[in-house]
Amino acid sequence: MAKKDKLSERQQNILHYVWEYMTSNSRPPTIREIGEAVKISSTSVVNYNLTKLVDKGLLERQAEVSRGLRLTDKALHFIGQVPKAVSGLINVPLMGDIVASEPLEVGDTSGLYDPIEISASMLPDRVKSEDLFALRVNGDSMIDAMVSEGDIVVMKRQSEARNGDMVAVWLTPDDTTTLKYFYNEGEKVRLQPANPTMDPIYVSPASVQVQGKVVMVMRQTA
Amino acid sequence: MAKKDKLSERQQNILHYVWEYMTSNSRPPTIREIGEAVKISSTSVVNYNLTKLVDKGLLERQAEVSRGLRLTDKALHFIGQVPKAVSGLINVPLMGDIVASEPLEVGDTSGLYDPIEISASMLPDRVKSEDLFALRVNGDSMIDAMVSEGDIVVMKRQSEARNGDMVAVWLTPDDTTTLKYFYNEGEKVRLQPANPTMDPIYVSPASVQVQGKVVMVMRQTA
DNA sequence: TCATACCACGAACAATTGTTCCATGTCAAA
DNA sequence: TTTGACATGGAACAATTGTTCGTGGTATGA
Repeated sequence: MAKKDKLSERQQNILHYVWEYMTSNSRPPTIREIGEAVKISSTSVVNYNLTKLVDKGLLERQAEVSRGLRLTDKALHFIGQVPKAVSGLINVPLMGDIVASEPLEVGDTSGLYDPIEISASMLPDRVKSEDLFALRVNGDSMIDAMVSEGDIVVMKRQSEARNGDMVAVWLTPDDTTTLKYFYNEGEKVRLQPANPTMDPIYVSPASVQVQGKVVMVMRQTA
Repeated sequence: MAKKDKLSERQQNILHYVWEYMTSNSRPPTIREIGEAVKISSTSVVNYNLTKLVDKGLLERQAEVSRGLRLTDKALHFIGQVPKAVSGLINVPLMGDIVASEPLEVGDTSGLYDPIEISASMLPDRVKSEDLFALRVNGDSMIDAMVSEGDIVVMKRQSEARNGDMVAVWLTPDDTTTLKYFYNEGEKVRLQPANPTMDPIYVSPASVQVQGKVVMVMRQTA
């Protein structure tokens, strides 16, 4: 880690230039190209600042390789304000499996699985990508929610639900997690399966713990 | 245009290698790297084949520039990969509704609906985006395929299926369209519902018309 | 057979490009 | 002021990398 994450103006310029160059040329620039663009006459100064950027975790370099540059995720985040906003893609971390017999695990399993990529245009406007996570359905336990084995459920972290939301709930009496449409009807909470041929169940509000709201379900079949 | 679009095996290898190298290193390879990967001892031979590829419109080169390579759309098409380099997003046209009582409509309804945006990384590598289209599920008729009303089915145009594929089939005796897993068992074709609690149906190969392969199913619940 | 086009090889050359060294400048703390 | 960390500049060097040239092989067709 660097002492301070503050970047000099030159380093910011370099970062921006590298980004622009790469997006338009689909290859990284050379040291001299950077120097010219950022008005640095000496290659050694460019080199110096590049190593600084590496220290700060914004850049990766491959020694002795021409154009051996690569922007890290951190750099993308730093540059484009929102790296995904540029491309319209949202990265949703795949946190693990969803099992009927356990509450949702929210442990930090980042890196364990490849993140899911979703087009921002496919999501409701209001969700923030930070609140999103994804789970893979494990067995056939979610059949009544029209969700089958291997499906990926994209969820939004929240502990309360509005009527009509599809949510993941933890039922304390049964010790089970299920996906259901949620309707609070005062006395009781009605949990409606997505499968129209199946009947709803009624439980007391105290025995329902909303774990998150289901934003999207996707199934890859090929 | 080149006299013949036929590529020598070496040229195909080069194309593949360049693509792989670029996707994993986010920069083009050098001539010598190509040579080593494709087992060409001389840089001039690599150079020779590169100019050939340029002539055939599969490659663009920038002279005197290290790693001055770029794959054209044609090349990506040739390799059989989705051109994800563009933005990572693929636009899939939403062609209309899928109804149980009709074959798939393939009419040109472009512009009628907003296209679906899918991350290329969520699709199998080999699909070409031109072959993809999407349909919205109309009623509850696809329940046995674990697909419910409003779901969006992304399909790949094709008239034949391999065993295990989930396909949309038109059953001529019943005059219905359904989504099923396809297994050709010689005498009969077994159509297996995605819902494991339901039984397969067996029909004669003559009475099945494969309309397309289901690549993905997505459901927006919020 | 000869001619021609196509493809391949190796080597040398020239340009590009990363690396290093030394000197200088700036600025804040001691 | 002096010190030291940090930043900059210029130049030379060394490695990487694109280019070119001469040679030779293998088909196909005249």
